[in-house]
Amino acid sequence: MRYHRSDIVDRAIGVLDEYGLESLTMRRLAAELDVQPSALYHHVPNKQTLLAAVADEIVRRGRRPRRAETWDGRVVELCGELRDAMLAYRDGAEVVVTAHTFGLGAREPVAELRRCLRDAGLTEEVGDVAARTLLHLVFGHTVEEQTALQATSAGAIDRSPWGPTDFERGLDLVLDGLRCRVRD
Amino acid sequence: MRYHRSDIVDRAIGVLDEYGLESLTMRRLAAELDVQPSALYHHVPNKQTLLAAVADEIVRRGRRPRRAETWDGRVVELCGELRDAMLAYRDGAEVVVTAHTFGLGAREPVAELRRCLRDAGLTEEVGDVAARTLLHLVFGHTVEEQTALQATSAGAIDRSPWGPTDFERGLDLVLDGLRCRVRD
DNA sequence: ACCTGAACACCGTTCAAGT
DNA sequence: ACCTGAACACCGTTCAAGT
Repeated sequence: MRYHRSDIVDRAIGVLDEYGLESLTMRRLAAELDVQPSALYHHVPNKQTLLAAVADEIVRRGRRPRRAETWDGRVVELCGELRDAMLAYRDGAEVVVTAHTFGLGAREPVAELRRCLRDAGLTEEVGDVAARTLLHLVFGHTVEEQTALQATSAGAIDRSPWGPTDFERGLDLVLDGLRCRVRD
Repeated sequence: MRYHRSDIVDRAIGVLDEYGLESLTMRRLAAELDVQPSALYHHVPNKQTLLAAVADEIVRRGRRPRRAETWDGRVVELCGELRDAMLAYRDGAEVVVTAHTFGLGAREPVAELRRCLRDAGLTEEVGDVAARTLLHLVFGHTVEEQTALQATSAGAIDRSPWGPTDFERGLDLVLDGLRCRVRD
């Protein structure tokens, strides 16, 4: 039985979660699949593309049903889902953010955020700026949070400065600004 | 005449700006200084530390005199200065953000931001959350902006979606939320 | 103290050759 | 079509030896 692209991505996520991003090399992944490094290039054009696929899959696996009925409740839900998705795998935030930086993968969350803000009655311009702002917030916070979490679990620092509500508080700051504009 | 640490950092910024982050290798930098790669390790313990020093220097070179008299004007000034500092060198945003992610370098801007928000009368808690939120915003926006700018100058895309006021608009969103809290 | 030269243990990627 | 085996052109870092 031969491998498919999804097998490579699945195994890549396994290596990522178990050994971290710095250990996720093409050679290491190939060894894990009992295959020559060159064999991977029949399923994926290069490492960057593989990492983008990994990022997409991490985000996809974190999807949850929508519950909130207000637009701002939905924003909190969306951002929380994205954060949890990234935190679910070691170095997940790093991978997703890097992929997004290069314009690859993980485009679905920002699209959904934008739709949500448009439905709230914001202009296309304000909605787009707000969607990007919120995404930057979620990305920045989560990378920092995950770095701190992984540092503490490695025994480097004793306690992290992250309360469970720290994320929501940053979010609320932006939402306050948005709620003003919605009412206009 | 022997090299000093600052010579290595200066030259590293030169290589970064001219050839980009992917070309800034220890071996390339050594060649540029007409020295063996191993010689660099007498001035810097490893590449990560060197990049943190590069990040600090990029931020330091961007410093400008303070003019604003209101606290929110000062926040805009501070964030604008940091953005301009990172945009001044090729891949500058990437380098500064990465260093910050690993808890190295570029700690001064966030400290100044925090002082500014405390002086505005915010509680220590809200001020800290806000300072991090603003930093994430500046970092996220600027990395994206620089990637777009460098892509267009490489001829990949024709026009960028970044108006000159796009940055300030995202900032204003957060500032609106903060201004509400200051008045309480 | 600062640098050289050589080595160690890796990378991502390509490509002819096999099945 | 999918994989092997070998190679190419690199990395960061270490360390004995020189001056």
